[in-house]
Amino acid sequence: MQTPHPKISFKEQMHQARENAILQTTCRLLGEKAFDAMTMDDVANDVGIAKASLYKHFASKEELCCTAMVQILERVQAYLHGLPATMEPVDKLRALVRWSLERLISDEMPLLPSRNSSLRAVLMANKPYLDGLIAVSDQIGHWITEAQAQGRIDASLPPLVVLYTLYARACDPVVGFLKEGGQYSDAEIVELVLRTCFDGLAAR
Amino acid sequence: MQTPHPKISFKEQMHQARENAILQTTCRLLGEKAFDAMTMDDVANDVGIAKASLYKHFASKEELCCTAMVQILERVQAYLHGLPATMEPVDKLRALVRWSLERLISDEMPLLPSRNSSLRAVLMANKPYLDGLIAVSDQIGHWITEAQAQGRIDASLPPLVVLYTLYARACDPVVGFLKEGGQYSDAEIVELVLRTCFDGLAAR
DNA sequence: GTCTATATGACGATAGAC
DNA sequence: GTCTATCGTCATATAGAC
Repeated sequence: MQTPHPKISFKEQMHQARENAILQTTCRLLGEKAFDAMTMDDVANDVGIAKASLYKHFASKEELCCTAMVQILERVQAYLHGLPATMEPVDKLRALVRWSLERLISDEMPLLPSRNSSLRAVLMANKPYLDGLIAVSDQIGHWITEAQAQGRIDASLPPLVVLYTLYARACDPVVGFLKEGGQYSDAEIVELVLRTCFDGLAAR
Repeated sequence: MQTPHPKISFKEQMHQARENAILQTTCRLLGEKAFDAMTMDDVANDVGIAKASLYKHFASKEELCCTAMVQILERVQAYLHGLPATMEPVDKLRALVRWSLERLISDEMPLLPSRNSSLRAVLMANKPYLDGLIAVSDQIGHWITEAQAQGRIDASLPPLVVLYTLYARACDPVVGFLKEGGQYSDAEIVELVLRTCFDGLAAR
């Protein structure tokens, strides 16, 4: 693509940069609080623009949050695709949960919204989000059945149960509990939660 | 205590009965939706009284929900106290999580609010709730260390991590995911989630 | 103590000047 | 496209009649 009019291209760049700033702020705020608790004033103030300007970029609060979530899904897909092909399926699953826990602990939005119930309904009515979620779930689903065939994941658990459990642990509230306590480092918390997810509480 | 004026006693009974109805409705609604999403109109309409009457019983939405949560804590304490003394500590822990999952799956409020973030802040500022939570946590904490000493719970996990994990699993969102799918009975879902909690996803 | 009716404030969304 | 100022709506909480 050519840029015969640099000035227009510059304006578009500004526009894009602002839109990215809005989405980044949205991701952070949705990581900190629930969809209902996050207001459009919060987003506008944090980005440093007027609320009306926000509505020039996104037609509604729902559209803004859906776009942010679709972006997260795209990033996780890129991350999953970038995992070395030689990696064991079960280790890919661990890596996925770790990626999401690290986002969660740094107050960014994890793979799935952790503090939410009403956002869920909005997302489930959004085709781009659903498509992305299905793509990710398919990818994970393959690794689950492979890991079960290799005897690394409990083969007596239905794959769907494993998938849902991975999604749930990727935004495990235990992370927040432990972080509040303040006696473990972020890295320690991630490893502890990963262990409770894959190894369970019972002694082995 | 004597009741020289039966009529007053009757009035008090009515008052108490209405208050119980209010609390029961609150427990159900808080099991179905988040604190922010539940309105005082919802509660009043469901109980069948005017909203203003609600405020004669409870000074605020926060006070109402705190009272409901304290009642849950009292019930769980009664349940824990009623467990047979001969029961293994690890089985008492399982029973606790099962009790809460069964409440969760029947849309009553579980041991901890599952769909919430803003209610948490309210509860953490409420002394009666905190006292009850500490009492329950102490009881559970003893069982955890006993179970670890018996080699039934992974002794390399800090007891606090086990405690928080039990609380988190007691309102595990996987229950809701699986229930929506509709291919498992409530009892099956409870058992599956219990297994992922204590045995983990990895094969043993 | 219960009701109807309303005050108050927050939030999503928009109008209109620049 | 950005801003200030505002509308419409809904939820908490209360006033005041009965």
